[in-house]
Amino acid sequence: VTDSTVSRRRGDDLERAIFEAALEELAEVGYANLRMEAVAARAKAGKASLYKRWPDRAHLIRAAARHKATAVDTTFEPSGDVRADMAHVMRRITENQGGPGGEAMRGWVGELRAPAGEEDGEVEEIREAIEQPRIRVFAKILEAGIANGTVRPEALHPRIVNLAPSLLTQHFLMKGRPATEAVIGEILDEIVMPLITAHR
Amino acid sequence: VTDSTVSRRRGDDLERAIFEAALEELAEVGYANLRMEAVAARAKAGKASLYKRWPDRAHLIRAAARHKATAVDTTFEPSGDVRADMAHVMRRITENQGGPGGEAMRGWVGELRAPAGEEDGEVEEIREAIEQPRIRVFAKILEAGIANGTVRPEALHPRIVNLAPSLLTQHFLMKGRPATEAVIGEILDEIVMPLITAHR
Amino acid sequence: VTDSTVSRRRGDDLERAIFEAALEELAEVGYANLRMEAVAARAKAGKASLYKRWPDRAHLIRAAARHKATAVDTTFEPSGDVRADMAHVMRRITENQGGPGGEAMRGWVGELRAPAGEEDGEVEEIREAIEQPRIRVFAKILEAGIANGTVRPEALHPRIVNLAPSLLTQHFLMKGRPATEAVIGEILDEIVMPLITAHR
Amino acid sequence: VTDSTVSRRRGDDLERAIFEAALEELAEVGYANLRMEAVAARAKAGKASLYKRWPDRAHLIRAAARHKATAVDTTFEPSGDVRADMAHVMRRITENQGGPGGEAMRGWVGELRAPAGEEDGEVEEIREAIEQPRIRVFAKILEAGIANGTVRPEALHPRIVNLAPSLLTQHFLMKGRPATEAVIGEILDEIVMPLITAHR
DNA sequence: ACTTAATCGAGACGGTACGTCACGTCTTTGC
DNA sequence: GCAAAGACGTGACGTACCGTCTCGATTAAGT
Repeated sequence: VTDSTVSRRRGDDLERAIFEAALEELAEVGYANLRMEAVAARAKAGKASLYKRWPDRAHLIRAAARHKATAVDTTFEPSGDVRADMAHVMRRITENQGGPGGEAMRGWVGELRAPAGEEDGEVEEIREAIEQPRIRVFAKILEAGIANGTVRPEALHPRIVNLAPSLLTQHFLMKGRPATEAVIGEILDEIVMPLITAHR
Repeated sequence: VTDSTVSRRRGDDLERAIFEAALEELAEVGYANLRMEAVAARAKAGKASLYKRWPDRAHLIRAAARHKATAVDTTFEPSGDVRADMAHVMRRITENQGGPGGEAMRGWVGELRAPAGEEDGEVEEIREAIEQPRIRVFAKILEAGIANGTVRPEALHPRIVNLAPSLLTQHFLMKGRPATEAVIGEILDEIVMPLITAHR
Repeated sequence: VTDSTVSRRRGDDLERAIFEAALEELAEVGYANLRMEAVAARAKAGKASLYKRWPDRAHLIRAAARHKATAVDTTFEPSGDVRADMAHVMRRITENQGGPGGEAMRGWVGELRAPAGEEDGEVEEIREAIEQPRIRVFAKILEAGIANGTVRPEALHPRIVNLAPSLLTQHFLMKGRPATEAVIGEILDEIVMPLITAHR
Repeated sequence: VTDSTVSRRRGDDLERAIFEAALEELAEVGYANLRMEAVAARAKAGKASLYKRWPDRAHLIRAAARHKATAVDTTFEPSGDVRADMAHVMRRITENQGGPGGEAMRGWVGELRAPAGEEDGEVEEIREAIEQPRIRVFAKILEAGIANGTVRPEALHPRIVNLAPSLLTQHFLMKGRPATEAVIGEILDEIVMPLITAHR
């Protein structure tokens, strides 16, 4: 089984290597300064191997971000302490924003451009992929709160469920860096908790 | 006898023409596809005249956006009907996002990249320039509401004052187009109004 | 079985095309008005393909001239009639000066600038490449003349061998066009022939 | 009539200053690297003052060269020793070639481009301005030689009179630097003297 | 086991836009 | 009323990447 040479990668192996290279570049230089040639070089791949799989930088980065996101967000089991659970998940979101995932999102946002009237399936799909997992987790947390009477039932409205992540996103995009712990606290105490708390 | 012949320098005239060209390009092709050469050509200016004033595309667009924003945001006099006043201002914001100003912001966000620890004065300055006018207007609206008893005094917390604009921004950036009237209504009815309304 | 499929690299084909484009431009607009972009466009090549091979206009033109000169100067077999042989070769030189080769030399001369003390290998090399073939041919002619007694042996001094070409060069450079037949005749009858003829 | 300050130069004063600046630039960087802006800056003049007088670099340099040449070449009284006289004048020519005058000529040659058929008055005029003074001096020398019997009368043919300067020019242009003393000696001993010497 | 076809790394290529430089014109300002 | 200063439109410069293509070398699959 002694593999002699540094054999040439193909298929999924290669794809993984490219993703990793892309994410590293993303973390180092940011989306705006990311060069396809740099990704190819870092992955020790030919440029053609990149363009064979994705038509442009945007698609590559989207795929790379999806690749990383998969199997990470996943599960979270609410404790019943709504504020603590939310804070915990929000912290995880900000951590992600600090890495290549955040940089990927920034790039995606920068190139976004939805024509006024039409629908753009791709944009919707990606936004859903970003938001849905968060919504699911926050909905679970809120349901637990409703179950133990600390959260009013109307709080399950989608816009409220998505409120905390939305504010984190807005903060990250406008400030260029993820929200700090203090900001998370303020968002929860001034906005989210007052809005969802059940008043006896 | 105040002579009005302030005799504008050639420079200012030219600058204005470049700004207009830049904003038109921005509206037509978006920040990601904006070319300095296209701006120069549309303004019937040489590229050197652009680079003499701004070191790169980002600075040019920022200056152009500032140029337009000046003297536009202007004033707004609250009527006392908090929800209606807010809806009115929010509509104005979305209208602005639909034009070159929105495109300029998208581009700014896309290239934003704040190093973890340090402070970036420029970023802060621009963000303030965007947020401050909105905050002032919303604060005025809320104060009017507090005055007539429809808004609870704690709503003057900055994060709450800035809440509606933040959600509009987040919507615009993530969806690629400004919020619709329906979205404005939902934001107000599900989130902002419940949070600020004074409970007798 | 000598396989002729030497499988020319893409590079050489391209290089040839660039040389031809350069020489055509040279003939049409002259060295002083030659633009790298025009050469690239005429050769249907990218500018980078030019700059990858030659650092500047001067090097490109030198290479193009060398390329053309190769395998052209060729051979000349003296007839023994010294004056007729010289006139023939001089005519060939003026014909060459009328084409891109002459224009290349004019450009080379125009940019030439040898520092007082130092030696400039490149300059020497090119000058030798221009002069040596001519010297060889004229030496051959003179030797034939010496052999049949019409030329005095001392005429083989390098400065005399190179005299006719030198005067053609001087004429071409100072007048901007090659010497005419009449000028060739005068040079031979008034200067060269009197100088080399053997006096019995 | 006491002119007070270092008043602004005009007319001839200014022209002289520009010429001097041009010649200095010429000597320092050579014709190919001479910039109008540099000449203007060195002369502490506006570019408009240059372009008002000469339509382009070529004309400016030609005028500057003429300016310097005037009142310099002038007179030379032959001693009767033909070889010595010629060597003396040739030395003066090479000295001139080593300065800005030579650089001006190099530039002129480099931009020269006479269309095949037509006549170009300007080119002829300048060439004459360069050659005529030399021809006059050499003719004077030869006449003195003819008078004392050391030179054969046929040597007064224009092409022979102009032979030595032509060879100096050719040397200068092709080598990039003026002929040395040794070269002058060779030209005289191998070519010019044998050709003009009267054989008893 | 031995072709055979696909896939890879490397990087040359035709392009486009970059940001710079000098041109020759034109306007402003000061003497 | 002309000269200096220098801003301006223009266009070529030489560079950096783009996305496509070609070239052998490598490797997995089919015989």
